[in-house]
Amino acid sequence: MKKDRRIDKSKMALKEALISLMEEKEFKSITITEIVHSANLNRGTFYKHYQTQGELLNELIDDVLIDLIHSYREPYVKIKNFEVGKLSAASVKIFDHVERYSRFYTIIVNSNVLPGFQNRICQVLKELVQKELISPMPNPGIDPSLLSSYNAYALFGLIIEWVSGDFKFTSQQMADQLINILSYQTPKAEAITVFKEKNLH
Amino acid sequence: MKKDRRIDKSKMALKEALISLMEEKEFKSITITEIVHSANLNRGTFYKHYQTQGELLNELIDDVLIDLIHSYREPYVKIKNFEVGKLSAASVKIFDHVERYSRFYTIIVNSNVLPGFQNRICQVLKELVQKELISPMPNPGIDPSLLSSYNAYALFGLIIEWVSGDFKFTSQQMADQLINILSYQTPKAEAITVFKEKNLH
DNA sequence: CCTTAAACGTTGATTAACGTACATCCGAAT
DNA sequence: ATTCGGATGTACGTTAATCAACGTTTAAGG
Repeated sequence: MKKDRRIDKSKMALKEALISLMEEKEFKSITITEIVHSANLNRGTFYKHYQTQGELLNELIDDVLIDLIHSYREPYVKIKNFEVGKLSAASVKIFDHVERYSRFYTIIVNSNVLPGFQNRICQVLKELVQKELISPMPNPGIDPSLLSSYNAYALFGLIIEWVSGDFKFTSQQMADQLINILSYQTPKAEAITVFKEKNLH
Repeated sequence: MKKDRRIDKSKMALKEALISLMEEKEFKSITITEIVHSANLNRGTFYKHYQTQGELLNELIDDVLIDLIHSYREPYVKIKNFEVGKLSAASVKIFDHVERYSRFYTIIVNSNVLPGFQNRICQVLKELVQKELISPMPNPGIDPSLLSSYNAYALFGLIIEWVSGDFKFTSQQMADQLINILSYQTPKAEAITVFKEKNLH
């Protein structure tokens, strides 16, 4: 049985309205009346799906995180043969994701709402890095959990700077920058190559 | 009693879908299945409001013409005393209208569909010019009907060139161009000067 | 020719969204 | 302290849109 597309449309409209309103004013001051007016929906429609503004916001955040995870995993699911440089393909999907939700990320970065969101998204990034980028020959001197956290927050820092700078680069350029940073900072060039190749299955 | 906004939304989605499809292929080859898929609507919704693709297209054309008329009249409705100098304010609204429906006009211009539409829109323009721009002192040597037709098609030519050139100018620039053309082509410079000054007051 | 897939047009049952109304609640201005 | 306008939460009956399914028509290919 398929899902009723009316529900998706209404929810989308409500989230889009919330984003638009958050670009202009504090979340706390946004009323449900404003949201349904901006979404061009009846007030009862809001209460059919949510109780409060916060609930709507939470689902929006969930959407972002789910899309982030899907974006990260997308390159891995259909890769058959190995190609060097597929790390680029993987990371560019992340930046594509940020671009897709650019308005949301801009709100996050340029305001102090959602202080917990940054940690939350980094936690997701960390888990992704941990699961998908398991090193075949782990360095015995490095704790894997520390390493993935290190990489996750580093990537997040890249994103923050990109958003703050009002998306002056394309997502492809951002991916290239990431590759360059990784190459430059790692002393053993051949280790990088192995690292890249192993990522691809 | 207010109108049901679901109807408007569905019709809007269908028209938007039709425009998108007409940007890519011939109108004749567009199926209802494609339309409802692009509009993300159930196929029964289409048949609730229309019988054929042509009927949908006709209503879209009506929308454009109605918006054109409204755009043209908007500056006049709130003007109490009649001022000839409001031509600038009036004409910029026309170009705003074209910009609002830029995708539609681009389709019209860049394809051979709707050969009758150009005459139809010029007819509307002519009537508007005739009704709203009645000269206080008509030139006895000029037929009013001929004059309004002349002006209507001239304005349309301006629009065609604007659209063909991929909207290289702003609507305000287009309005200014129109004023300049009128000024240059009219022998009585002092009348024009008065004309212009009235616009700026 | 025949087959097959896609588009067509319609139907019936279900439900999400609608307009409207009402009784609160609350903050701000009087 | 009181008024008052806006927001809230809820409820009702109506209806547009939904999904699923159906038989038919059309057109392209074997």
